[in-house]
Amino acid sequence: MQKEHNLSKNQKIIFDLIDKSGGPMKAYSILFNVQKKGIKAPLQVYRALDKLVEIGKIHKIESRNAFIACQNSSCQISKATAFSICESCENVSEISNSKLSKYLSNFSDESGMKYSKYNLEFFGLCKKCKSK
Amino acid sequence: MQKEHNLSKNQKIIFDLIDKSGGPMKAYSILFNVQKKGIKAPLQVYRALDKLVEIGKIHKIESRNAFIACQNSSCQISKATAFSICESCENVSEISNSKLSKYLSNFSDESGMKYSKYNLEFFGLCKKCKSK
DNA sequence: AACATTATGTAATAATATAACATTTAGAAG
DNA sequence: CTTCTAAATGTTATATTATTACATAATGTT
Ligand SMILES: [Zn+2]
Ligand SMILES: [Zn+2]
Ligand SMILES: [Zn+2]
Ligand SMILES: [Zn+2]
Repeated sequence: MQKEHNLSKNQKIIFDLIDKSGGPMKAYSILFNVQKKGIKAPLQVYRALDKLVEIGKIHKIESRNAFIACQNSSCQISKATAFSICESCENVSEISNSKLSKYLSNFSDESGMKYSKYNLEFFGLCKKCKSK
Repeated sequence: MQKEHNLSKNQKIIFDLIDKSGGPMKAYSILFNVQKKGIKAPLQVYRALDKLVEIGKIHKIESRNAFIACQNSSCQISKATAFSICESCENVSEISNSKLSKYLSNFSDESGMKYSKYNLEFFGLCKKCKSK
């Protein structure tokens, strides 16, 4: 069962925007879109984004400096994330594959380092773009 | 056998700097360090970095906006990269594990998308930092 | 009510990265 | 060696992404 986080006003505005967009959004594009709702400064956006990432409602796509709503209901915390990214249309989707996540969560090498978190980004062409 | 790329003057200066540093370096720190060698503008650095990434001599650590020399001689092209990152001391090392790379290179899901590239970043505490 | 924690507002600035344009260098082809 | 082309360089300006610093307000706990 997922803990309910009561989002604050700004967090809710920003989460709803990202969630409705259905794809990754960049911070300044978010800012532009929420200015009519009274959020005027970059910092207000980044603070909400930080919190939303922390509680796992959104994830950051590192290679794109963009943020996407979590598409995986079992993903309480952004500790183990995997995405597929189309290099042509920039479509992004979260990969939810239990074998993969099990494999990576249990991964360890000879360095003696125990990993508590990972982020994986796959790149390629999506179905649509491949058939063009 | 790895194709020898003849690095240009700027590419060589910048690769040597990153390689000797032994860790990840950020673009503007690189710029600062090579100004005595005549490289004066960000763009000169970014162009060399782009090329070095393209030919696999360095990789970008996306979550850190930093660049590290390839530590894996068999890694001609930056198509399949994995790193371990200490969240305390920020030490980064390239993971070269054939099982892992085989697993990820062959990974496919039900989306019908075939992946040509991936980047994986593991986070945790390194041995040193764990024992503190 | 008192206190601590979290969130907000605002301005300024830092850090990261690219656009546009002119010129030069290095290879390949004839 | 000359012509052509692709790659690399130099330079200025600017765009994009993110944080510091400081003041205030809202929320939750004891
Ligand atoms: Zn998720
Ligand atoms: Zn696509
Ligand atoms: Zn490598
Ligand atoms: Zn460490």
